[in-house]
Amino acid sequence: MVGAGRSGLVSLDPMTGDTNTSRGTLAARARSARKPAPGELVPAAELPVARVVVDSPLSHLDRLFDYQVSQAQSDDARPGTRVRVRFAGRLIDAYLVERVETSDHVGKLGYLDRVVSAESVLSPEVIAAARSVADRYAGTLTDVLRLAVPPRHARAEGETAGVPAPAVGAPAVPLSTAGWAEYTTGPAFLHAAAAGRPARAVWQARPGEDWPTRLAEAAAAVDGAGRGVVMVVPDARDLTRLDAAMTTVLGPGRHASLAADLGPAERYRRFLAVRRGQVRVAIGTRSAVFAPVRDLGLIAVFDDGDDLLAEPRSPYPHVREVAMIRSAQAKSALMIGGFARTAEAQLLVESGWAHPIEAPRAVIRAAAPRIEAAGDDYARGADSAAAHARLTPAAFDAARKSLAAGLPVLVQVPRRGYLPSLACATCRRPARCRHCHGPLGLVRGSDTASCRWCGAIAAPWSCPACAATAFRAVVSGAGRTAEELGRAFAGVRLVTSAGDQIHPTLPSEPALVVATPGAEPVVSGGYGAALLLDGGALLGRADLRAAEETLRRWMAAATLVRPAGEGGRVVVGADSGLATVQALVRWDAAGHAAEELAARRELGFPPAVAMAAVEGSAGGVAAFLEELEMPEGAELLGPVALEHPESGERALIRIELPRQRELAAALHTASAARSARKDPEPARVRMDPLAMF
DNA sequence: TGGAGTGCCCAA
DNA sequence: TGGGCACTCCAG
Repeated sequence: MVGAGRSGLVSLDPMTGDTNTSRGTLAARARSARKPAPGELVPAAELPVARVVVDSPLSHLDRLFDYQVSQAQSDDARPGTRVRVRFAGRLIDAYLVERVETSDHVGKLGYLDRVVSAESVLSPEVIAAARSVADRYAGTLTDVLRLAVPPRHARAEGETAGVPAPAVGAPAVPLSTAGWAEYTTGPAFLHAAAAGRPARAVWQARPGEDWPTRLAEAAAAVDGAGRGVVMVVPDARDLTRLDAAMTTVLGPGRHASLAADLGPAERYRRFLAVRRGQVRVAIGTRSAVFAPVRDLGLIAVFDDGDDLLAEPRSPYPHVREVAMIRSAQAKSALMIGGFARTAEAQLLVESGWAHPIEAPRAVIRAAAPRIEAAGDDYARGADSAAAHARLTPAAFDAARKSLAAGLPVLVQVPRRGYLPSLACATCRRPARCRHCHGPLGLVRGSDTASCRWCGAIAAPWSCPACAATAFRAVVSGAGRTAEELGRAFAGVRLVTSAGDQIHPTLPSEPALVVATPGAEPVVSGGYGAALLLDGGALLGRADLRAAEETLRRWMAAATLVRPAGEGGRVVVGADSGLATVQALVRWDAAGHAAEELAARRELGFPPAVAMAAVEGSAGGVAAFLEELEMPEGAELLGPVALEHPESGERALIRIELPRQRELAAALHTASAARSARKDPEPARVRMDPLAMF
């Protein structure tokens, strides 16, 4: 356990027979010697030292501190509990990470001020994962734990304290892989996961797939084998669907849904049910990836391309990465699923770390709607209502036939503000600033355009693609589109699902359903047609992930449409020659991701390389870089002013993938040094920055 | 919100 | 020159 202490003083502990340091000796003496005065603290007989992580944002304090545990605190002060400690003179919150026999600390240890609650909210597995996540993202353990544990609600602890035996029996459902039989390696994955093997898969759902039920079946397989399951989806709507599927497949009461909008009491209550092992299956949004299930057997993430899975709070971990870290440490199975595939998931497949689960072509063909590209050129010239509504003849025809067949039509439009509001009047490409490539908008109350980012006046303007000199306002936003479609299809019911007016489901009856990405209502039996508007503009966005994100949105809409055999049609408003359009037409997410990853390799972009961003005031970034000891082979880009120059500067640091941890460690060291010095000019560190241009 | 270290001032 | 006092910084 422990050798000679720093003082060189060694003794034999009479209680345990262990050799001990001078500190241990004192404790031993106090244990056996005179009767303590009333109120005097006596060190615990067993493991009298608590190692705690203090709740401080200072990164040089990102390590464990030792405190003494009194005999009276000993029973409550279990690993994973919340405690209060006197630190630098004041009382602060901390988590007790472990109990040990002796401390390496030279100097006297203070006692824990108090144990807030005997409830252990952190399992050793979650603490270890959080530590790795902090290391991976150059952040602190405290920051990660803040993401992992919901705020305490004392009443919720009390209420369920007396809950009897946890529900650890086998579920009523036998292992069924029928739903997965359409996928060549699907049943094999389920068997492996149920058998406790650390199988890792990237799953591409076939068109029209009932993915919540598939996930629930996978959960049932692992739950049935007596092991824990964690499943994460991007938003509350997805969670509602998964929740319902879990109840159907597993039966009631066998899982906990950790939604963020439950309110503090219920949220904490369910978290505790998971931690206490009363349920083995935890599902939820972003933060659920840290759910402390017992004996983790499977962790799954669905739709990992959704940017909601990127945590917006420091140290900005991505759910997919956290899931990978947890599954690797717990030796559990892992599944990254979705209709589309990210370049990151593709990298896992290509490196052999994960195996693909895909449906054979025949299955995809039978399930997919007919998908056609209508080109970028809207029906212009003709002064028809259809032209106003940005509909090509093909789109108009598909919508009309669907309505005639008594089926709803989905119209997917970009979110307001997602696209530049001005486009070339001739070729319809987004109008961009000559200087910074920012989006152009009209100067209020005039017909001259200026850049939304740098403010430069764009006059005279000419289209870099077709040299036209006139631009037009882009019809954008679900409201405007609905209005214009209403004119084109007089008498048809119009439904808008966007923003805070989202319809989770709609009946299968004729209607035009205008929805923004992620807000598409689900229709039982499927839509008769889907029109995907503004495709070319989506693809033209100056964003590293523009193509990947566009395919993800298109597939999310197209999967809600009936198969071609039942007349289902999808019309996408983009040029059929584009690789992304072809990938949609062929329903080939894997091929598209492979092309995407190859392109990023070529250009030296993530995930083919590791990247980090350092952001802050010009002085702060410069001071940080001064402090930073760049690992060998690291390449510094910038610093340059951010899009909005008043928000400071950003430097990017690029390094080959195998050295990503080295880079993170160097960044953490630099942060710690600056924080110890109380450097006044702040700089934020972000690994894998999502937006880089 | 405690204790140690530091620096300044003033009395001897 | 040394003691006392106020202030700052550390961090168990």
